[in-house]
Amino acid sequence: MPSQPTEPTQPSAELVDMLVQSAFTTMAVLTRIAAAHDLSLTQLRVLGILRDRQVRMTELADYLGLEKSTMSGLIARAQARGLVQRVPNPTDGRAVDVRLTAVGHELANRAATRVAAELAPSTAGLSANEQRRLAGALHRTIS
Amino acid sequence: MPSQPTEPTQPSAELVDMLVQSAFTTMAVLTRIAAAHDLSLTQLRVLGILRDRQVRMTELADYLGLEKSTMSGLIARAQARGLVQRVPNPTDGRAVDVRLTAVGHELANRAATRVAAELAPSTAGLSANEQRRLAGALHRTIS
DNA sequence: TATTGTTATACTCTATAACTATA
DNA sequence: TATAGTTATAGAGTATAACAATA
Repeated sequence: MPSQPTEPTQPSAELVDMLVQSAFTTMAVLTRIAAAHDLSLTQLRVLGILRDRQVRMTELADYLGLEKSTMSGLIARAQARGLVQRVPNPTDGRAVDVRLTAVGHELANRAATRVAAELAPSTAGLSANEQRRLAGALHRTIS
Repeated sequence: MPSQPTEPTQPSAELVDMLVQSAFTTMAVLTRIAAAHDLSLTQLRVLGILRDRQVRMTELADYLGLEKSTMSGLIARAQARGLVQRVPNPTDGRAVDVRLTAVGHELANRAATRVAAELAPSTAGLSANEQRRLAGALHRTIS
């Protein structure tokens, strides 16, 4: 049963502040988990992206909002640790695809489990109804 | 008028995912605004913290989760740009207080205005009622 | 010509360790 | 002795510019 609908209004300064605070809290959790696995936040994101697909360097850079030269270094370090592999793109001779190794997959899965476990409590006090509403609201903040 | 209360439940994977996505989106906005003012995200945070108070190096480091040596470099660069000042703490001869200069204040205010302006649209579609509920929910994710 | 990716270079961010000064 | 802060050092993350290979 939804609340009484009200007119859309200008967001309060408190809400924006809350959004920022919540973002920093979430990032702190992610950064801590990354560090516990000897990864940077960016590397953790890369592993997350590659978990279910294999993408080209440029796609990765675009998605993360980084320069391709930055990706080269990032992937080089991950590769040196045996977490990812570079494979030639089958249809474009210039492109390089990146994918997780078995070790990378295992690490990505372990980290993802930790993330879910650590962030879950922060929303565990919410009722199912509130969770749906929060997810819906956050979804609108994303697009 | 609140919704029909329901029992607290385990947060869905989607909600956790949404929290993470929303955090990355928010951080991207903040990072972009910081860069537009030639600041790093951390420097922007420092300006934000110092906006309404003057704190010691260690407090700053603790709040940001950084080492004090990291703070020394960070503050040194901000000071070189004329954004902050180091002043001796009046009651503890070992401590150093940091505070914004007039230029730093102006920059902090301009950045804060931009942050509010850019994040507001993401929540503008929500009704006042929904905004209150989102703020409340986010607040609970923070503690 | 335009795109994909790498390399060279430089600067910021970050931590660890060693140090000075004050409590 | 313990705490506050700085400096020296080193490594990761980042961008810009120049480059090679492919489209």
